[in-house]
Amino acid sequence: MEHNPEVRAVFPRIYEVVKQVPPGQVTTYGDVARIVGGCCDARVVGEAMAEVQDPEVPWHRVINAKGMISLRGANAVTQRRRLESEGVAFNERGQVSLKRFGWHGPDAEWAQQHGYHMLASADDPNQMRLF
DNA sequence: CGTATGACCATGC
DNA sequence: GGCATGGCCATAC
Repeated sequence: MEHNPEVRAVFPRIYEVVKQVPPGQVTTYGDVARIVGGCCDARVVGEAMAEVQDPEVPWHRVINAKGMISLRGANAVTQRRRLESEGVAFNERGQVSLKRFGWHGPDAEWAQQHGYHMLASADDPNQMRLF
């Protein structure tokens, strides 16, 4: 799919953030969107994930806010198998505990080097956001 | 233009 | 806790 330049420009940032999610942990579309900031919401992150080319981008570690895989069919099976091989557990309803496996943003060092900064927030004091 | 559809989410009941 | 609604951004007809 084609996108306007403003949105396409943010895709690399989305990929850079997703690359920071370590094995055995997961994040959500909405969290990635908030970290990247700018003209980026959860749907755009989903769009970016659908077009990943770089094999170093761990797209399988991005799930929805309910802790569930948003894909269907064979792709969903692939995503779940990859996560389980990293130690991520699913309950009987196919749900991951974000409490246990959730990733809460890049470390401060990486953030500083890539032009992000800490932004105090009532909900999550450690939430990062773009300048 | 309005409408439908997405690897989405917060809110309210 | 499930379900509906509206909002979000973008695309296709």
